[in-house]
Amino acid sequence: MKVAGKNRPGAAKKTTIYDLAQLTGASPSTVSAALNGTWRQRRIKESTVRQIQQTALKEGYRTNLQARGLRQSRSGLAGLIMPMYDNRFFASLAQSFEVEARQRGLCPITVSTHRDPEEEQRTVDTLISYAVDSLFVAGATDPDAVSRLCADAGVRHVNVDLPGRLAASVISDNRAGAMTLTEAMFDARPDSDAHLKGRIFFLGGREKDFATSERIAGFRAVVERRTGTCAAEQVVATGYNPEIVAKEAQKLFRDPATAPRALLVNSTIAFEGGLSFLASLPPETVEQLVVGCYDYDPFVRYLRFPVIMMRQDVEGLIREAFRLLESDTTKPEVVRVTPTLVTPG
Amino acid sequence: MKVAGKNRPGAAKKTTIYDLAQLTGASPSTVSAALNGTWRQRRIKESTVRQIQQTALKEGYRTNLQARGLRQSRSGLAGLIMPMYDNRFFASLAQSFEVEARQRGLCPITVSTHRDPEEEQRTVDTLISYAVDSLFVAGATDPDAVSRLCADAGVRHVNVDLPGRLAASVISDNRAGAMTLTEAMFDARPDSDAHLKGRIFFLGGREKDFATSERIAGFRAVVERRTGTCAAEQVVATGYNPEIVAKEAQKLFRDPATAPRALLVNSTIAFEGGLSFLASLPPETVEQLVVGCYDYDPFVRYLRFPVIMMRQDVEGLIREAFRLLESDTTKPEVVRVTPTLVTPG
DNA sequence: CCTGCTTGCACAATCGATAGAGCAAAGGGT
DNA sequence: ACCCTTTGCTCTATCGATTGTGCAAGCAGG
Repeated sequence: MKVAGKNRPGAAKKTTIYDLAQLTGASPSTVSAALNGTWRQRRIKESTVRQIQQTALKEGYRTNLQARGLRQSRSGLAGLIMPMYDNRFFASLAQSFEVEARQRGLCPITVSTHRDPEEEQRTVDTLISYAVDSLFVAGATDPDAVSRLCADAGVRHVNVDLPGRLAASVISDNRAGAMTLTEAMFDARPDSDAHLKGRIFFLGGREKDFATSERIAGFRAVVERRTGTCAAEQVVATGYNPEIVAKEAQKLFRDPATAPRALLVNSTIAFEGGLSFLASLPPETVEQLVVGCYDYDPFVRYLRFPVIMMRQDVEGLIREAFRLLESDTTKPEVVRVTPTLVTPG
Repeated sequence: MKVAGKNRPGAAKKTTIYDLAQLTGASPSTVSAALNGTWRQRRIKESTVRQIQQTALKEGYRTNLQARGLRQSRSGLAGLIMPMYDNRFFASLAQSFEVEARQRGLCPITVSTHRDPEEEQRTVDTLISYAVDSLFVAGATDPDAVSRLCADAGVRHVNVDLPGRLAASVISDNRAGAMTLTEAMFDARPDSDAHLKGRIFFLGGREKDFATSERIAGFRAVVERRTGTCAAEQVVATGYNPEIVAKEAQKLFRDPATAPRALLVNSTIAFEGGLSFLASLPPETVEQLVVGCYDYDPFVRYLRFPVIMMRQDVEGLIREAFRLLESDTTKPEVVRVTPTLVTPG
């Protein structure tokens, strides 16, 4: 008993509502209503509907969503754009996004932009051309440019992870997170706070990048409170590139008298760089070191040395993002979601 | 000088070819031709074209791709479905896919299915309804079911990573990869092969899963050749679930007399499970152990102990997949791409 | 001047579904 | 029997772009 179409050979002619209308003797509009759920308000008899639905099933009918989308000038698509996939944070983000989007009957589609501003604009442009119903903009290089494009096309959107001034944003509470993480690093050893005076460092990221600057602020606040001061040299924010980060880490450890006793690495990407250097240090040096990482990766739990991590609440971010989108507030409010500390062991 | 639309407030009325026709005094069909590149074959004067293009730019015109798609019954979309995002292999796959798709002027969209057969069918169904031009099916739970759906709708598709019988497939050469990895594990220590007799194990995955069965075959072949035999107990394929894998690992190490001296873990997902157990072993035990992992993750390089990894050639897989798709061969041939060994240090 | 070709466009049908409006038949009340 | 409401549909315009066909003007050749 076949139920799903005719398994035709090559270019199958697709069944349309007009075909079904012929087969059932109903009109196309009745068929349409029977299949898209509006039949009740259009006062179609239930028995008619059932008959149409059965025929549709038998014929392997599939709604042409482009046609529907054209007519309704919506598409049922929810877009997520992110810089890249292969990073636990963004990967999880995509994962959560899909779950939430599906729950709302939307078809989630994810596209990455490789941190390339032009690619970003082009991608947004394309998605708008496909009439996405909503757009989630994660870690954009230029959120406001994206917002302008969306506003122009009347597409609802939210910024995630990186705030913009033109649309609502959901971000991790980076400052609070950095404070918690820094505190945890101080508390990781029984030593007095003075032990880390001038010897606790922040490594990775760009100061002009919003998230990083917040994290640095949090780091500074705690370091100043607990050691009385935080020198400029204690913050090394020369980007995410693993190789550069590795070089910077090396510099820090050059002079044993001032070498770090605690190191907060910003993001797992930078951490990859820091690691390649830390791995080259003598074990006893590393053992003395307190390491923190602002981001989460399951494998980091099992490194040669313990690492305190901040895990961003990805589900929370996405949930809030959908909430903001649905509560059509136009004002560009910023919602902060608290990340959680992951202590080793 | 604004060039990109009017920045209208809320629901912007979108510019269409009819608007441009009005503005330029040309007919809609001329406008269409001028903008989609067919103007030469439609013998439209170049000056007319330029004028239309300028007006389009000024008005912030954007082709409605749903309308175009409806008319042409294509969409310009290339779909990739995968089980999940947060795994280095699939994440890289998505990354490479996007690059290749964009090079071909397609809009890449990626959707994950959570290894849920129903979700998988629904997703494919939806993508077909959006008239995707081609579909890349990575690690499907039921590739042939997907193939049937696609064939029915006349959608070109390729299987990636997991072969099917109804469509062309590109997969890693799992057997050869497993052989290389197993050999490398034997060669990792100066001990004679006899040292690993009965003491080298394969852990993780499902035997009925095609990739795993190939890997097991490769593993067996090498183990038999080098130790003369490979007992059934040396292969523990009880799934990917990290917790179960951890339990199985624990069992293996219960009796010191038969405990593994070499352990090949299948996939990083299973590896996460294995790790949580290995981390609990005394360091000296782990130091004696040769560990291999069929998959790649950058952090695994920096674990407490060295791990030999197989890295799948993701770019190669995707490139071949596109090639197969474009060389419209209908026969379900299987192309194997060789993975590369990543040795520690 | 007439025929025939080329140039440069316009017309109108089409893709498939949706939704406002309309209309006949059935049912209900008086 | 008459009017009004409800039921159950059908008709038709529409979304925006593409594309086969048609057609007038311009030009060349005879």
